[in-house]
Amino acid sequence: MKPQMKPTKETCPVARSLEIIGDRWSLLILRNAFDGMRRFGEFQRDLGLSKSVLAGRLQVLVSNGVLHVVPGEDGSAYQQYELTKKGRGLFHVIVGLRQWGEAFLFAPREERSALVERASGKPIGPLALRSRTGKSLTPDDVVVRKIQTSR
Amino acid sequence: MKPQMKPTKETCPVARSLEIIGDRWSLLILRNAFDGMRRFGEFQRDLGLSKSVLAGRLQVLVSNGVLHVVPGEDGSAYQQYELTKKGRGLFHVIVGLRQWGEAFLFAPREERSALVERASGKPIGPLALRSRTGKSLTPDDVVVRKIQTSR
DNA sequence: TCCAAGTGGTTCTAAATCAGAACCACTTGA
DNA sequence: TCAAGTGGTTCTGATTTAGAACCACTTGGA
Repeated sequence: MKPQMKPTKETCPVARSLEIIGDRWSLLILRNAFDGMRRFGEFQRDLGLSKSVLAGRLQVLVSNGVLHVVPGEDGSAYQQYELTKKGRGLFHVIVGLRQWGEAFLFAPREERSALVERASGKPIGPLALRSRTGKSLTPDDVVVRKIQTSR
Repeated sequence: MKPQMKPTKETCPVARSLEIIGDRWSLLILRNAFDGMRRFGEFQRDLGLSKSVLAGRLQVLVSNGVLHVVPGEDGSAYQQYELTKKGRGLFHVIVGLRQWGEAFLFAPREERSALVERASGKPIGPLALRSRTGKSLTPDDVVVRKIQTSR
């Protein structure tokens, strides 16, 4: 996986997104970044992946503007990885994975981590997709309008 | 990637989700399934991936209850792949990838596919995450409450 | 009824990617 | 000053992927 790929010919936003973050380690790195993790060694210890793969993934994410490298906040010489605005834009993707996992991959009383409001400690609501007039949307309510490819 | 893995020790719903769908091809298969695609050959032609990888991914998705195999609706002998309820539960994940891609990976006037309401053809609203009292939530408003691992 | 073309795979091989160990350069703090 | 730690890079063997070849079955027109 090259850090910054040559221009893609994909016209689908899903496909373009997956060219950057379409692998398990990248999504787990992002999960951990949302969780406040910053240092290379923290990611490495928590995820248990090889250093060469981690270094490669971080490079892709930095090159694509999802993470940026900043000086250590404690004044140390070690740099840290931080989510950019673009990176924070992936919040709903990570929450979507979490809520799907919660709904379908855990038994009712099985212990699992949970996303809660920082201030109150209360569970949050489910992700919602609505029309611009406020109507709740399901897969059957929407359709993808494709680009007409020239012949 | 085994179709049905041995029991996971992951307590994080994101990690469990990614054990099943944490690769680019699986997510693209799901995108196409939401788009109404059903047949092996359709997926294969549209995605351009090798048949052995496609067969493997479909098997993982079927074994994990995300897709199921149904008789061809036109009475032919060929079977088709269809999203289950569990599979449709991934709708917000796919929409999240799409909306992120739209926001960050396309130039303002660059042509791309779009998700619209089936009935009206109008663009849909953005995914929203709210507290149970209706307050809009950002990454800074939430925190992951971890499982206390025994020592 | 026959059969060429198509479908949905499986198997095999070469290429690419990954896991993990070893190594390197720099930083830290006692 | 130096042992331990950090953040990588490089290398090697293992695993996965891409794609070609092949197989069994289905389809539909001649």
